Amino acid sequence: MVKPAGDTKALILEAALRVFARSGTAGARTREIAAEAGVNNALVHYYFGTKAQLAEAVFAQTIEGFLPGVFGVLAEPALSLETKIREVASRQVAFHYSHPWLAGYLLSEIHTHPQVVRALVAKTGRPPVHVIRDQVDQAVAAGEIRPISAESLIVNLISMCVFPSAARPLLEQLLGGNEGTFDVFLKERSTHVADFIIAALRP
Amino acid sequence: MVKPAGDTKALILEAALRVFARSGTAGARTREIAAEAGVNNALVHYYFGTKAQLAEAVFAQTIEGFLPGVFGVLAEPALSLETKIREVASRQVAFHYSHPWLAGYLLSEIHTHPQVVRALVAKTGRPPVHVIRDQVDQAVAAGEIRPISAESLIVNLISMCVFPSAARPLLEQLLGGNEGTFDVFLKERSTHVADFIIAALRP
DNA sequence: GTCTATACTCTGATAGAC
DNA sequence: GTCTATCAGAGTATAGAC
Repeated sequence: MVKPAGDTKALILEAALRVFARSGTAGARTREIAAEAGVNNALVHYYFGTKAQLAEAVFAQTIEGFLPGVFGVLAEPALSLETKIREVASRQVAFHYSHPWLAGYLLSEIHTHPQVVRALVAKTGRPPVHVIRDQVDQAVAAGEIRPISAESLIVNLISMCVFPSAARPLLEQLLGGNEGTFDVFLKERSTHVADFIIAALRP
Repeated sequence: MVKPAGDTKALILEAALRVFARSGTAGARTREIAAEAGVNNALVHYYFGTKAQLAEAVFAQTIEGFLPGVFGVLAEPALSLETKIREVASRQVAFHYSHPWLAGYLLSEIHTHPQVVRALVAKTGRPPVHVIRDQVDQAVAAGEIRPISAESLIVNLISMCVFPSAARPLLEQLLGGNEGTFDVFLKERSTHVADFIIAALRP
């Protein structure tokens, strides 16, 4: 039982993500994807039709793999603002740390195929901005934090978590340091980002 | 005087940036670049040799177009930390606001061609991290700000300025809002990001 | 479902006239 | 320096056997 039957499609999908991520959708070759998956060239088209359709499937699956989780945390009524910030930061940093190429790939797809983004958001739904807004407003009214818009808070949080991974090859060079220095930097980001935001919100 | 002599090379370079930015290097076609520049197909190769060399020239020119400015501000000995933060935020936000496609393009190139990044950083030089570190350390010792590493401060600043532009097509959809809402959001970012960081640094 | 062989298009690159 | 014409190769996609 070298290849469990029925796994071919999944094999291709996983291989496609790796290849797309490192070469970009346009730069990737369907032959390379087939080779990486260990299957015949023709099977890529048998299962996914065209390269563009395969690319869409990969992109959609990837986004759906982490956006709903973030939205879920933000929407959770029982969690405090601080807990949410720490939880999202922790998840995002860990996720992009373990998939170093993903952020760059997603950002390039996002701006090359905006139509796909639109369709995807229609399916995935939007972040619970109003929940955060209510929570922020209450905390502001209670004098617990400085005023800030829910949108800015969310964008600041995501920016600081995702950007360092997306720009890693450049930042690594710019900041210098030895082998592994940037790894440590990224790992410490989770708590640093959360602490930084909490500090910024103090009244 | 429809076409000033000697401008052909520059025309191609400008057109190439636009085409590369919207299609990615791999997705762009040399014919399309020639058309966009209004010149003959063969001239692209006459002036730049291969597509890869053209791509490198475009990438290098773009990075060199704004990194040195940022480094210059950060290195300036006469400026306070707060002034530097406000100045960099202002410049970065304005720059990426007026070149909406650039951030996404650069990030995708960065992770598709890390070797080019290395060569470029060797030429451009590195940000004056030590200057910021000294400035931070002094301010911390004087009790003016909370402790933070120079690297984190710089990365936080750049992240919050650049990421929203890089992820614009996605954020625009996720945050909803009418036509133009996101434009306003981006324009206000400059002062918001600076204020946010200054607030986070309060002791 | 999987394979081989192949068709056909797109596109980077050049040769050579002007 | 600029143009036309064209080639050579790469790469997506499919037809059809097994």
